[in-house]
Amino acid sequence: MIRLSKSTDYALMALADLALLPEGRTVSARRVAESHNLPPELAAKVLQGLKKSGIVETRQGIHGGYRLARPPEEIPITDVIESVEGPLALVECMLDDAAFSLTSTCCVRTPLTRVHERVLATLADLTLAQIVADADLPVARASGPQLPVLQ
Amino acid sequence: MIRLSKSTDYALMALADLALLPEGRTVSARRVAESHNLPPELAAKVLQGLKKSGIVETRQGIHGGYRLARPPEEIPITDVIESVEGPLALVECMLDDAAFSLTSTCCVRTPLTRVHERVLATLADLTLAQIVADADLPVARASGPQLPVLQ
DNA sequence: AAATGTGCGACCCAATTAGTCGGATTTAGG
DNA sequence: CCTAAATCCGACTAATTGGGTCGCACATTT
Repeated sequence: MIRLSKSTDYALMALADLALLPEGRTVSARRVAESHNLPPELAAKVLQGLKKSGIVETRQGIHGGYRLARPPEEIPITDVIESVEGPLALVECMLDDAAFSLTSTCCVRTPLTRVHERVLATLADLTLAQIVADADLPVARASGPQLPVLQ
Repeated sequence: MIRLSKSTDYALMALADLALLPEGRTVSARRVAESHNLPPELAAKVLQGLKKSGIVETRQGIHGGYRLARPPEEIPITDVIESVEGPLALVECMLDDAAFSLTSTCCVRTPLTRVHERVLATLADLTLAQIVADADLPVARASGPQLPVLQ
């Protein structure tokens, strides 16, 4: 199956939480994990990956946590997917053409690249904001004694 | 990355060969493998899978081989992908909702289903014929003493 | 300055996938 | 009738990937 890894799932869940966060607040990885009952270490791991790609910002320390680096309208879902899954490619030969074309020529590469572009174009105008708008979040996640503002 | 397995790659290469075959002719798995230099056993494996899903027909025996079951215009690439990769799904929770909703509720399932539909719609009108039209096949693969007609 | 609760990176195990091998069956030809 | 060449079917092994865990480092608060 064409499949996104579970991590992408988790990433989107976490980002949905962050998107609903009041301006300037942060939320800890543990809290995100609890709200969706997923393993805390994994939630942390995913969020750390999102930080590396600049999708979320972090604040360390005793009351630290995560928040979105940009408003959800400016976060294309392709960025999220690419951050978690790595470079987007339908087939292997689309990645490192140099190495591949040495061993053999992939005749379906050109047409598949076209397919790939179509899929990307389809996803390009989808932002995190649209995802959370459709998401059925179980509870209002505004609770908790979480005051500190980042920066 | 959103990635199709190598088998799908091989399947498309093989089907590209079959699509260019003169009407009624068949070609052996070994021959297909040679033309793209991939392991013969793998090519055979993939082609057998395509037969199970009714995309190709076979003829056994000493001059047997494979050919398309339908003209390439009538073979959507979603069929090919689904045949090789299994049921198409972006994330796990889209497959067996029963099992998943027991453990936890997936808040991003609804929006991702929408994404999934968009991707599928993008792929739906792509046929094998369009793939081979764009494919840069190395040589004219019409050579060889390959006479027998299926049925 | 110490303690607490983070982020962060390395590590390990399970699962899927890639690839291999051997044998059974079918068909054409000598 | 026997052999060669092909599909067919299964099991088996190796390798890559992804899911999950653990321990350390670091920032913030008191």
